[in-house]
Amino acid sequence: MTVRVRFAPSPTGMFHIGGARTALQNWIYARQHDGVFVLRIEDTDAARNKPEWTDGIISALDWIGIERGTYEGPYFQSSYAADHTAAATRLYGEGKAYYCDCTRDDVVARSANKHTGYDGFCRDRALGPGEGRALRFRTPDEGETVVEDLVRGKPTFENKLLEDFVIARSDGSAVFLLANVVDDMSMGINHVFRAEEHLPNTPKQQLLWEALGATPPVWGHVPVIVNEKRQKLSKRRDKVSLESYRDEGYLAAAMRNYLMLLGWSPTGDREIVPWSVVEEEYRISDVSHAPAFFDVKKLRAFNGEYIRALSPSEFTQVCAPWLSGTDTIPAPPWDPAKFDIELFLTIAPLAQTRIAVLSEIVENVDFLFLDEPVRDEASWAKAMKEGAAEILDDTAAAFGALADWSADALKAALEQVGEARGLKLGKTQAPVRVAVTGRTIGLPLFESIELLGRERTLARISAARARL
RNA sequence: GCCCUCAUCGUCUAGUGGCCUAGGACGCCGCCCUUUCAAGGCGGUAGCACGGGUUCGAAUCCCGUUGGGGGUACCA
Repeated sequence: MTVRVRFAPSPTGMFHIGGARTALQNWIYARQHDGVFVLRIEDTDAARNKPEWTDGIISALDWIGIERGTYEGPYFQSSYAADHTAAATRLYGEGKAYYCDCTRDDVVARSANKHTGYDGFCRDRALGPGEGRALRFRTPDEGETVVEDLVRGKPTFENKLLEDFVIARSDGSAVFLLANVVDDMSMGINHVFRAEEHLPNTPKQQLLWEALGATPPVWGHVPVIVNEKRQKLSKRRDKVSLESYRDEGYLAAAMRNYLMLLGWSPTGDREIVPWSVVEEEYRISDVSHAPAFFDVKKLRAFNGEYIRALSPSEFTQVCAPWLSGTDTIPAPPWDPAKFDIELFLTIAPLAQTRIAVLSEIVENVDFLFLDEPVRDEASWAKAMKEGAAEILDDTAAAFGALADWSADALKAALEQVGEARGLKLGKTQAPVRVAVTGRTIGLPLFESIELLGRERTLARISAARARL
C-alpha cells in the first residue's frame, strides 16, 4: 500500500506557522515511506476564502522546502462539491442521515445548557429535504469509537456522547466534516496528520468513513503550538504568519529546523541539524504530547547560527532583498543609485556575526550609502557629552593629517587623541562613532571609516561638531 | 458544564525501573577576549506539579488530586 498523506489548508488568511509544521510533518512521513504528499486547498467557505491566500500557501510551502511539482495537487475542494452532496444524499438514502429543521436557538432553548450538543429532536420525524432543513448524521447510540492515533495511542469516544452532527447545510452544501472525508476517500488518503484541535472531530469523521463503506485512515494528532500564555497561537493576538517571519529575515532552513524541534529532538545532544537528519530521524510517534511554546528568542538564536554558517557569497545573496526591497520587504533608506556592491561585499563579513535576522543588515551598513548618517537621538545624547567637542576636533585634525588611510592607522590616531586626554579607546571612539555612523553601536569603527573614505568621514565629523 | 487530552529547569527537550549527583539547547547572570555591539571561550543559575501506592529500587509503572491545553457551529 502506498502511503498517501495530505495537507489541507483553507485559504482564509496568511499562512500559519502551525500549518507549516503539519505540512512538514506530513511531508516527512511521505518521504520516509516513499509515499505521496497531496495538497488540497479547502476553499469551501466562500465568504472567507480569497484566491490570493491560495497563492500565499503555495509560495509559503515552496519557501519552507515543499516545492511545487514535487507533490500532487493542488486540488481544490470546491471543485468536488458534487461528490460531497452525492455522499450526503447517499447517507440520507441509506437512512444514515436525516433532515432537521431546528435552529440553534431551538436546540439551546430545549437544553438549558448552551454547550449541550444537538438533542436528536428530528431523528424520527422523517422530514424530507426542504427549505431551512439541514442534514444530520445519525450517530450510534451505543458502543464506542476508537481512534488509531500514531501520536496519542487510542483515544476512545463513547458513541452516545457524539451528537447527530450536521453534514450538509440547508442549502445542500457539505460542511467540513463530510467534505474533508469524501475528498480524503477519493484521493486515497490513508494517513492523516493534523493538529490536536481536530481530535474531537475524529470520531465523527471516522464514523463517516465507515458509513461510506471505507476503512478510516491512520491518524496522528499533534499538540498545538502555544503562545507565552499557553494558548493556541491565534491570528489576532500572535505573530503567526510564515510570511512575516520570512520578510523579517528568518532563513527557511532555520525556521523549518526550529519548527520540527517543537515537540521533538534529534538523537544526541544536538538541535541544529541538517534537514537530511530531520528527514531521517523524525518520528511522528515520538512527538511530545504536550503543547509547545513558540519561542521567538530561540528561533532568533537558531537563525543567527544559520546566518553565521553561510559562506560570504551566500550571505550576500540572502541579504539582497533587504538591500533593495521587494513587494513585501520595505526598500532601504538610501538612494538606490548610492548603493555600492563592492563596498557592501567588503563590509558584509563584519555584519554577518552581528545580525540575527536579515532585516538587521540595513541598519548595520546604511551609513555607507546614506548621504547623511541617520540621526539617533538616544545615541547622540549618550555619546556627545562634555569633552566630545574636543575629541571631535582633535580627531578631525589627526585624521586629516593621516598619510595612510587604513583601519590600523585610524585606530592608532584615535588612540593618540584619547591618550592625550587620559581616555581609553572605548571612551574616545564613542563621539566619533556617532558622528560617522549615527549610532552608538555598530560595526567595527575603523574598518567602517576606512571604507567610508577620508572626505566623507571628515565632513561628518565636522557636521557633528557644528551641531554640538 | 460535558467530552477528549496533557504534565522534567522560565522555555524547547533528553530520559522508556538501577547508567540521574536528572543531560543538552535558548534565555538570564558572571568572567575572559575586546574600539561599541556582536561572535567566540569559560563558568554559573534553574526542573522531575502534589499525594498515595507497586517495587529491593521510580522522573520512569498504577490510582487520585491539582493545574494546563483542545473541542463543544448549518467555520475549517
